[in-house]
Amino acid sequence: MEKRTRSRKGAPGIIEVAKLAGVSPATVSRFYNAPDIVKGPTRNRIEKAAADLGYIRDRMAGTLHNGFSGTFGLIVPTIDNAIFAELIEAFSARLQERDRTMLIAAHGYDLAMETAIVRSLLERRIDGIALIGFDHEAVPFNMLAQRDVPVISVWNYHKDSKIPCIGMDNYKAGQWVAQHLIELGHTDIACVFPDTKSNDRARDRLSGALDTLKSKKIKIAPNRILTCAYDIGAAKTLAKSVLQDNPPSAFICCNDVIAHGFIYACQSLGINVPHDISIIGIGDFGGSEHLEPALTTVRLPAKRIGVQAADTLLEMSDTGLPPKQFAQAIDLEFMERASTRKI
Amino acid sequence: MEKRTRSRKGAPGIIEVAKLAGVSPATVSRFYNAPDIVKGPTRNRIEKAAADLGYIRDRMAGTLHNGFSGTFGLIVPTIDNAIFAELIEAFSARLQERDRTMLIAAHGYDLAMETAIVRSLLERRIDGIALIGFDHEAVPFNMLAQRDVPVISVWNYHKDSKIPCIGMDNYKAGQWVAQHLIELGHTDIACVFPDTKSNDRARDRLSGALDTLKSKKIKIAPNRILTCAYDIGAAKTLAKSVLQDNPPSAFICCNDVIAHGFIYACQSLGINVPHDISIIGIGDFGGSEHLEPALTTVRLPAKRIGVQAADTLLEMSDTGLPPKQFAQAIDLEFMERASTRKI
DNA sequence: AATAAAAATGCAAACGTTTTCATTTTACTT
DNA sequence: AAGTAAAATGAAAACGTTTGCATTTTTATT
Repeated sequence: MEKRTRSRKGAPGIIEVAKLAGVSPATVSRFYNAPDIVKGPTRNRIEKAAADLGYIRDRMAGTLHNGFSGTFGLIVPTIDNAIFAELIEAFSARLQERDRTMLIAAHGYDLAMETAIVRSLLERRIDGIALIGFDHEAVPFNMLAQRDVPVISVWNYHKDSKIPCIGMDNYKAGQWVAQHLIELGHTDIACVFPDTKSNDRARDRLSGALDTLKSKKIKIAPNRILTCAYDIGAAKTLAKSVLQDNPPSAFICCNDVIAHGFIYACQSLGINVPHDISIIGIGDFGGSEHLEPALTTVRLPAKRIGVQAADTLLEMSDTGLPPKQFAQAIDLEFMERASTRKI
Repeated sequence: MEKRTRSRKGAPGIIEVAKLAGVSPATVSRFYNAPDIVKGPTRNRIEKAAADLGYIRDRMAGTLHNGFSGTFGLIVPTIDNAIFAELIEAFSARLQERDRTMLIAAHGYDLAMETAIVRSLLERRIDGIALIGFDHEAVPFNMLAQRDVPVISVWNYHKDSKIPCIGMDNYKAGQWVAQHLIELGHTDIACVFPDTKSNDRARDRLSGALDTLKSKKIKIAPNRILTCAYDIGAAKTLAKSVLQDNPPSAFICCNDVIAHGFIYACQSLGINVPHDISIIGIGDFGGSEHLEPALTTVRLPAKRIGVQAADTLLEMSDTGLPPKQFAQAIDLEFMERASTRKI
């Protein structure tokens, strides 16, 4: 790995533009940062000079001076998965509209890795960062606090959250799916959840479901709580084995990815959903609606969360203050479709 | 939008670290950029000082000096879609391994938007950029060339590509799917493709399929070439209408997303795949394998492409030269599964 | 037309590193 | 033990902007 230094070759800087336009570099700078304070004719000359030279600003140089990079970070557990795709796209698009960019990275549900990523992004001087959920190490928060870099939690919601958050009540989502199955008369219900160790979203959903079930005096035997990664293949495999031997009448899947796997497994085994088995998910990812049978699920408005997350971070960065709305709840919507049925 | 200037508050810089460690700032800088040229004991003192102060490097300041930001760009048509998710994740993960970060943005198949994004990333001084396919405006290439910023094309492959590329032969993928259906005895075949206007990948696939069909004397009536966005819902709707009225015996879907929609439509209408209708896709996205019936498709090794793209860009940035391997072909794999059948 | 106030521009000092060049320290020869 | 080469460190000048302050130009006021 030899050391290279890029010479910036032919690329013109603010000084060349200034020279050509017959103004000082300061004025060119102002032209970009506050166009309205430079006079019309001057503005035109600068504009033309910049276009003629093919000038492109160097925001880094500016960042060095005023501390703002115009880049925000988003750290998710995984990119390659329907779960967060919509959020990522919306967050990114919103920033783009506001002339900002997004640095994104995935930690694969590894909190230590998450910490490392936060540091790496901080080295790039991001103006703010969004993390998924509430389960994190303490270190990143210290690093962020010391530098006054805004941070928000996204995806989950708790009214007493210590940091600003935008998300939905996962506990309630868990309650809803359980409640729905109860109303349909199910009493033998299994829950399929990932490892909830460092996943507060899944933990909240499971609590919500279990609490509701218990309150209605429905007993869930320990072997009716299954562990499954967020992976269609893994879910399908698990489902196939579970369905062979005294299956319950309904499955609560922690999210739609798992539910998809379960539905495919049923199709594969010739089990009719919802006639023989009811399956319910959480998330309403792209595709859940079009699945056959269409998946009953709880809609998490990922797009809205993404936009709001970007707006909130922008607000925090602009004002230097906590957001007006500290804990923002995004409403859930129950999507009753064709994968569940009265017993 | 008031103007704020971040004061960097308590965050220590290289100077504070140097002071505490009893060395010059230059040595601290070297500690980070070439640890082996600073002596053992000194190294330890610096390490400790940095840790005690909670120092985090400011790469931007360095970038300003040597021109390398350690950040690479990836511009895709869409993030929120199974199509590129795997690529994005792999590209990002690889960069992360090499201590680099990724700026990503989506242009929604809008080439003018793509140009705007390239400019925006250039303002952030990226060390290299990957674009999808070969259909682009000329402007971004000029901007990149003037600044000597490496650019590669990803996803599609042509041996005579003007810029370094890493991808697969989409024309061949088109040939394969057509060939497969021909071998199964199909003669009434429909093609379902998105608008190929600014999408060379889709265009190549369609050409491959059509050329193969023609060479085997199979006539495709104009109304057997259907246009459909990469969207499960749109595909399902389209399929439902097409399947009602004198449908062909097989559908070539430009990618798996469309194929998914078609399979769901068949299920919805009680049409048996592959008994009544054969459906074939291209892509082998997550889930295609687990679908019922499992989708016959051509596997595009997105992960491999992502890793290789990152490596190639890194190589170009490090050496300042074109990559050793200018046009890299990634092998396709035919995945014969359960959605196609001999007629 | 003269003056005061406001608006537009210029000057030059930051911003936090990296790197060249010079200097000091260490290691190696004989 | 002296002398030389190599290795480790330090001093200071960049890197390309932004911005506070000073200066000039314009506009408004009388």
